Amino acid sequence: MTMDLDESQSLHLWHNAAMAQVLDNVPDLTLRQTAILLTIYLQRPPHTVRGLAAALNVTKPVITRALDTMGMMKLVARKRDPVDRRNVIIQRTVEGSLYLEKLADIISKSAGDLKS
Amino acid sequence: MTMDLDESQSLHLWHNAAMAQVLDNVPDLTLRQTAILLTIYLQRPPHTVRGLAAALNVTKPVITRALDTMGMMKLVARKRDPVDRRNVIIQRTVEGSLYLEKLADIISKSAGDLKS
DNA sequence: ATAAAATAGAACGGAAGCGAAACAAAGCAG
DNA sequence: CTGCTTTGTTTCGCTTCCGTTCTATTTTAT
Repeated sequence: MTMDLDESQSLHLWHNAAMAQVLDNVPDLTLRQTAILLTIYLQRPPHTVRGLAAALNVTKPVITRALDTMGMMKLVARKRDPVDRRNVIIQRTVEGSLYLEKLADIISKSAGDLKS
Repeated sequence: MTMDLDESQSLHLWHNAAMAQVLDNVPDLTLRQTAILLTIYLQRPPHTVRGLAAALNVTKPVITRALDTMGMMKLVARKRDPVDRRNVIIQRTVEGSLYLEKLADIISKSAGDLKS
């Protein structure tokens, strides 16, 4: 079974969810940061700067900066790879899980508000 | 009937859609700008700076700056209200409609990719 | 051991966002 | 007409993001 969202429903869903985040004063991640965060939490580890940069087709400094910001927010953590010490392993955090749980709730509720 | 998106599906949908926008090099609107744009296109006119600021619970300069940016992108247009010339009426544009059509397509396709 | 490659980060200048405050223009009330 | 209010914008100082380029560290190849 696939979710069937027509284009009007899609925009209303996006609108509801964006509004809810703005109104909730959710700390404002950019679209790129959001994509990075969700990749870290939804795809199988390990995650490296290089891997994320390739997955999103952006340069490595973009990932580094995003990790700086989200690291300060405690949404992700960095750790050196003990095997190959050039690599940085990006890890999930409790705070990050909570953040995404809240985001999921907002989106889910927004979908529930759609009339079709 | 309501759309039922559970929380895992919600995150995957958001992830797919965010990834698609990043990969497509869609001009990067902030969450606030997105919320403003969608409000303009999905809710009944007329739209004013004051009204949008109230709807999103942000200050008026936030709206002015967003309109500056999105106006340069041709996603919206400004017009003085002839009746009360203090007001600015925000209008839709062809380019804005196309932009949102593309966004709707991305979201709709992302939803279709969900397995439930 | 030495050179080459790979990885992540730092430095730079430029663009754009933010909140707070000040401002100009238009309408309204007396 | 003269103030007062409303509306939208501008300005200020600050922060953060961007792409590009350069650097430091580590690993690999010869």
